[in-house]
Amino acid sequence: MNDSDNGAGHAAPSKRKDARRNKATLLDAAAAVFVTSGVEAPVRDIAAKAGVGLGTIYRHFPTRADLIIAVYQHQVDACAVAGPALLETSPTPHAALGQWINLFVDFLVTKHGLATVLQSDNTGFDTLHAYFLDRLVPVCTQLLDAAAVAGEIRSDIDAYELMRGVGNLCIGADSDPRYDARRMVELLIAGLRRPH
Amino acid sequence: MNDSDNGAGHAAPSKRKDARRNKATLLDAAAAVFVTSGVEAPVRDIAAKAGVGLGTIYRHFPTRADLIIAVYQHQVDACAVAGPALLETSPTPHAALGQWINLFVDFLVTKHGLATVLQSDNTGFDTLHAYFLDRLVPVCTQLLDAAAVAGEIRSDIDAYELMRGVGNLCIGADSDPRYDARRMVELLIAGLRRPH
DNA sequence: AACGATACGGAACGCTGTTCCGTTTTGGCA
DNA sequence: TGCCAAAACGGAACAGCGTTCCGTATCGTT
Repeated sequence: MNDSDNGAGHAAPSKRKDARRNKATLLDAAAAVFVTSGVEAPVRDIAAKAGVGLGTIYRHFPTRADLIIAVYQHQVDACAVAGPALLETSPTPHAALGQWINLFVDFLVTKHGLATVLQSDNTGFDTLHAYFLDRLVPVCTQLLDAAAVAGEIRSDIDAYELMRGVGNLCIGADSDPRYDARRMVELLIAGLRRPH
Repeated sequence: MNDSDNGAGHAAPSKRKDARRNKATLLDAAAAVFVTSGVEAPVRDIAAKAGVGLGTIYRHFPTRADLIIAVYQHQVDACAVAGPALLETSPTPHAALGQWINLFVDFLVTKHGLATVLQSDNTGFDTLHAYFLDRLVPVCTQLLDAAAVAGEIRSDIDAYELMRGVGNLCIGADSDPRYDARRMVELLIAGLRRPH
């Protein structure tokens, strides 16, 4: 879907050699900075870490959100793919749903501040918001439907709403030892169960 | 506990007349701006609305968080007071807990962006965070304990954690018609119930 | 080797919250 | 009443953010 980038071998020349090299460097630098300083790290820090000017960063990634997307794209896709797989390997749809949500929560909690920036209503993060939603909501819907059909959970829950709720619960999960987002999400999922 | 301020009549002179007048004007202006533009409105907007300089705002309220606290103090206190009252008038502790949480959620959802800024880990909002916690966590603990003793809910839930979770769920509740924070909180509270 | 297209670096812009200080207002005291 | 230090005011200035813009350097093709 994107230019540049390839699994192995030689492929997909965007345009110029140095441009491709810089994009890769930028992605590595961003990933490194995100780990140490969180996703809210200043763009300048990433540019510095990559040894690159600000202009370069903004040519490759029109907004900071696009950079974040690029860095985590693979992991989001992996999460999306895991959904149907869990549905087949799990004993019940509800178990699959639970495990999949855990996957999602682990992902969010692991990246400092990702959940925060994800729910931020500041303009400019629309694309980030949208990417996560486009990729994951369909999967969640599938899991939710399966569990509803099996009669395990209430059937009046919207996948978008649930994902948003789970995402919200993950905000500030790091940087506060007293708050365990996983437990709260567990509670939320427990609340999903059909009343008897 | 504060200077200025009084219920009725003449009282509690902070120091100078104009100072007290400006503080009141500022509180009114802030409340008005918060309603129209949300709690994240720029300090300058509030200063302009009050017809006051930036210095004045920062003398009365050392940080923006302090201004927010001052504006909503009464309502937070009212919420805190409502806890014990509900415990007496409700049929069961669990019902009281549910109603009290509803009160809290209504409060958060009503003020645009309050929940967001409340969970923000940006330095400078520590005082805001702390005020809400100091005031409401004890109340929530009381309700939680009562419900746990009555055997209605799990007893391994911490009040701080629950409040934080509820607060998180309220983020972005306005500005997104597809997301109903109240319903998610309802789910969370349902998940609290003792299994079987 | 030369040259047009492409990409680069970083100064500059507009927006935040906050600080600082010269100026104005106030209210007790001669 | 008039004076004047103390208190409060206003807003320019600072630091830090994301983003834009453009002169300059590099690339790869002719």
